[in-house]
Amino acid sequence: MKHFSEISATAERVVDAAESLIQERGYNGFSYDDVAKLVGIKKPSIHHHFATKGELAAVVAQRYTHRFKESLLQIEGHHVKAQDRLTAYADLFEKTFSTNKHLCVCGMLGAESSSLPDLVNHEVERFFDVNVDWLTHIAQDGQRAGQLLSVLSPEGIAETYLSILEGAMIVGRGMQKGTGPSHVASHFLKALTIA
Amino acid sequence: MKHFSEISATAERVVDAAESLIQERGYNGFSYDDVAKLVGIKKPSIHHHFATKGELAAVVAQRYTHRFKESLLQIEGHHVKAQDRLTAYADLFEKTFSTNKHLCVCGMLGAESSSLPDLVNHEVERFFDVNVDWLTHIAQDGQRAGQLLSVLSPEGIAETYLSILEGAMIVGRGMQKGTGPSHVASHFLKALTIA
DNA sequence: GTCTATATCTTGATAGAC
DNA sequence: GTCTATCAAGATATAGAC
Repeated sequence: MKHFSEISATAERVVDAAESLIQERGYNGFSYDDVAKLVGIKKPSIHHHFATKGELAAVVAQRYTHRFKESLLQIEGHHVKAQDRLTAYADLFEKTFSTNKHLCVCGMLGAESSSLPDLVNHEVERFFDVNVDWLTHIAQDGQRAGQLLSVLSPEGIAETYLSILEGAMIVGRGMQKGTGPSHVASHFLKALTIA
Repeated sequence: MKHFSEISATAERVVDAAESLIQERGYNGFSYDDVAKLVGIKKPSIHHHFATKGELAAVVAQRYTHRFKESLLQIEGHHVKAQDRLTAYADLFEKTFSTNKHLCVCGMLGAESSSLPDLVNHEVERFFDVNVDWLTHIAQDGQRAGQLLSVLSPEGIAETYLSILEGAMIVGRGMQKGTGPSHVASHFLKALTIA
């Protein structure tokens, strides 16, 4: 498949538009014409850059995961304590959500997975694997350093924390008084922190 | 709007089919024809029972919330300890998810909320309000009885627990080795339980 | 690389017979 | 209540000129 780093400037604007539309309406909620209008070109020109909708969505997810990995590295470079790292991680989701209640690209696509091409589902799975692995690693370090309670396994912390963040965005969309991913995640972090 | 308790036997089968389709593919992922095929009648007959797709989805969510409330009452009648009640609550989500990775109706609709009629969004919001209120009440009782740690507020426990369950279904769909809502929720419960 | 034009299909919804 | 027939709109995708 195409790699996001090898595409033209226009194709990148197509990916930008598609990413935003997926975060707002989901894969089944946007069309090539929506993308075309956002980019300012005609529908068939989108097909020139991405032959199928599935391929376009796959590249969106691919780039999204890549950028996430960059952010994870940055967090490790800027923070040492597990709590600070996990808080900064939650801020990634909060920043996304604060833009018009945008969802995580792969949270949205994960929900829609049963009607997605395999190509897309594969990229979504990679995103979740990357995140669970990183969170597990961070939790393990934090426990070894005596910063996090060891009542849960590192894997347990990882899957719980990720689920909270993805879920809080859904719930926050569904209800008016939803408080957002960062706030909800802070509850869990509090329960895991040594007094 | 129509109330689910006042509809005919055929209309109920329509709601059954629509519910299942929403849980599998979402609002934007199914059509009147899909419903018609599941029920075994033709597309215009669906319109006879529900004039618009929005109305159909709203009744699905309305009935779903009603049944959820019945389950919540049952849980209160069958379990006394907060942990047992919260575990039984998680089992509701687990049971849904164990059917072909079906999502919570209102979790799916919540994710899609930006492309849904107001009528539907209103019902989805009611679902979340009902759940957060009930969980808050259960957590409060559990803390007063000394069964749950008081490091988090009852409201904090409620929004965290609901987010975990909704999120775990999304994540469980997106990755192969996802462990399901019940398992993930048990981690959080463990962290909240007095040793 | 972008365009006009078009093919083909599916969508939600309506009209009107039975 | 269900059907056949149909509509107008929108979907993904392709052909071919510029």
